[in-house]
Amino acid sequence: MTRSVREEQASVESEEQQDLHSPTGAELERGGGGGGVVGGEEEDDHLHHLEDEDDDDDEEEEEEEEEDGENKPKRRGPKKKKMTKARLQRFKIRRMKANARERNRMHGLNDALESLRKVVPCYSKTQKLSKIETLRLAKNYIWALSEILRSGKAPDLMSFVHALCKGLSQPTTNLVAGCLQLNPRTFLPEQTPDMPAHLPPAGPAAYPGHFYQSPGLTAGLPSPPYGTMEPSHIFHQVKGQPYGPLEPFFDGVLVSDGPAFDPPLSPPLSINGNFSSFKHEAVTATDYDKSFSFSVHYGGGGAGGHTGIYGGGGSNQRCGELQVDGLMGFDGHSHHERLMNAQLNAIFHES
DNA sequence: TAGGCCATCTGGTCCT
DNA sequence: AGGACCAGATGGCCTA
Repeated sequence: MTRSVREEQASVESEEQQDLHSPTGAELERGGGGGGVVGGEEEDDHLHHLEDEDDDDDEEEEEEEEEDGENKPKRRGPKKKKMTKARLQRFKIRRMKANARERNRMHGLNDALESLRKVVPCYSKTQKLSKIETLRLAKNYIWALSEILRSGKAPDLMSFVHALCKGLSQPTTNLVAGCLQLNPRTFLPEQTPDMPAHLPPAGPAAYPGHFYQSPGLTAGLPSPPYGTMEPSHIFHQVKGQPYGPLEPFFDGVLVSDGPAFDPPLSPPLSINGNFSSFKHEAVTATDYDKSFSFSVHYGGGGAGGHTGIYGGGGSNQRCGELQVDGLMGFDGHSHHERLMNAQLNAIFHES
């Protein structure tokens, strides 16, 4: 999955070829959408044709006359303008400009996606997450962080990782596991029906505090180099609390059996919607006690999307004091890490 | 070789 | 009219 090299090659090739692509009369006549690459031969023919006609502009009218044969029945409806040479050239220029804009737009989109890759867990230059996986992981990450901010409590790391990997493909899950040096089976209950998800993995790297001491990885993990799980991406273990300061935060919900938690499709700040599904699953969970915290938080929420985080009292107000604006526009891990650590410290020290 | 992922072209639609 | 955005189509590259 070394996508970066491939992408560079593709980029170079595209840069070399981009000027060769232009719309053709044949494609225009075809009407329907289609790959620009497909019409390559026709395209070249047309370009040659254009070049041949470059010297004479007066042929346009003649061609139109030829087109209207005497024996042919006249068409009804709006007369379709013929692609004269001048029109074709205008069209060609317009298409080339549009193509360039579209390329730039997609490059901007990819840049933004690359920025996103850098701020979600498991960033790796050599082993890029795919676009869709990046978006999925980001969604899970945002959701998990929203939970942290909303409650002001840190989850246990197994639950956190489980939340991160929800809905991700197996390779990406393996990558996350590789970053954490965890056995992916330990947080994928739907993929390991024989093994309860909340049970600790067999290896010594099962729990926080042991991640980077694991000498080796379990089967199924991708080959090195793994991505990195930045410290800010992990909710560090609090002293004296082996599984986190407040274990039930995610327990019984994220690491529950049965229907897997599915982060809602609503925007990340639509916390109430998130909690709606959370509460539902919590109630249906066998361990009702573990759902208590979610019920409490959910009960105070209003209908507005933001009030769930910033509008409430207690820890929610504390979250509102954090400089969330500072999260926008960071490029590197250092800044990100600093901000994240500041926020997490605020949470941990005030809770 | 099939499937996944990607970049690019393209035409349509909406907006300014 | 021109730009932004979108979705479909296509071919290339890579991996299992």
